[in-house]
Amino acid sequence: MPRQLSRDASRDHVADLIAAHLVTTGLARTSLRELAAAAGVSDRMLLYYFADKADALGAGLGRIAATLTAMLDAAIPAQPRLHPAPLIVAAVAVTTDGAVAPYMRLWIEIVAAAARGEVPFAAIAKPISDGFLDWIEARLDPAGDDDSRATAAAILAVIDGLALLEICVGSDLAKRAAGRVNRW
Amino acid sequence: MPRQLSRDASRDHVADLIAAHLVTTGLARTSLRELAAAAGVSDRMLLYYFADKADALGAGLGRIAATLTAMLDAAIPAQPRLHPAPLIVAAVAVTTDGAVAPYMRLWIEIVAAAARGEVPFAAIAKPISDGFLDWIEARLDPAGDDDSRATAAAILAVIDGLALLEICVGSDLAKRAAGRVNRW
DNA sequence: AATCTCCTGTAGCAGTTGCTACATCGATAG
DNA sequence: CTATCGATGTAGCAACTGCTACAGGAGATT
Repeated sequence: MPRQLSRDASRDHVADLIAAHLVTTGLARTSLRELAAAAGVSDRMLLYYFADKADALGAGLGRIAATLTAMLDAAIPAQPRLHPAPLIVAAVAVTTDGAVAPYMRLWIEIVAAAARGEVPFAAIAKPISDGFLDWIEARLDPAGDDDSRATAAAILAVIDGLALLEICVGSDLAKRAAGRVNRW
Repeated sequence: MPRQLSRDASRDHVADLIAAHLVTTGLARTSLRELAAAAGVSDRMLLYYFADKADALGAGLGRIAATLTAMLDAAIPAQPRLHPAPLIVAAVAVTTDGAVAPYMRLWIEIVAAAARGEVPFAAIAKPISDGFLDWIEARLDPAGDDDSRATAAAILAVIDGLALLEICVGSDLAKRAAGRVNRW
């Protein structure tokens, strides 16, 4: 039955194209018709591949989360374990990189949409942020830290905050601010 | 000419009600008709008081920025000047306060909307963030700091990052994270 | 009294939104 | 060869978007 395969394969491919579209344009252009156009199909077919708009968006965002995690893993290995300040420095160096920065910008938009209670984003923001915290905690030197989850959260706050800063004051000042973090 | 006064007074009042609506509901319900309903007028009259939707939103956001600045000023005086860590602790204590937290959440939404290039937000995010930076810089001990603007930006990043964290992982972990900031 | 200007309600327009009903085509199973 | 079923296009609906044309009413001016 090659038909069924065709539909699943198409859905996979469409999800990839939606992910690429989200990374490049953010959440600004996410109507059904625009998502469909970005994937090279009709809006009718998009709703044939996916149950509804939230399903299509969720599929694209899932790809993005996986890609971002893979990029972070590749950039910073799980060993050696680091203290907060050097881990922040390394992580910020990654997240402000040209290839990764669009993902962080998208991440900010997802959290804001989640804050508004928008359907697919509220459900997806929590697991992604939990994944971030796991990722940080696994790279954190546990010696003498009685609440490493909180330490990881503080580090995530700095990383996210610098990404936010880049949006509203520009990358120049954001980079200078990043250089201050380990000098407190 | 009491007529003209009536219109200006109404516009002021409507702007206040829009601001209150934005603080309580965020940017989720910002259609003309919903803004008008929140202000107790018809959408037709909203466009009589303001040039267009962006104008109405801008008026409401202007009130909000002024209110937030006033709350911050009242909570943390310009003297004495503080080092980064204690200033962060004091500022976070304010911004996670029940009355101020909705403003921070709204601020996150504004920055995200600005990242998407939405009309009124892109224009308003920059001056507000500059105001934040001025506010921080004015309270920062300048001794031995050759780039206090960058230091202020780093502090703003932490404050904003903790506000963001509160959205996606909840206030409990966010508070624990805030307690870690001055222990690095 | 007549007019004029400010104010405000009614109605609606053109565009976009998410989504769906229906028809069709082509391949495959019987 | 026919019937079935997956895949796809056409057309459209109801709701909502920002915004506007038009008319009328109330007070001020002359």
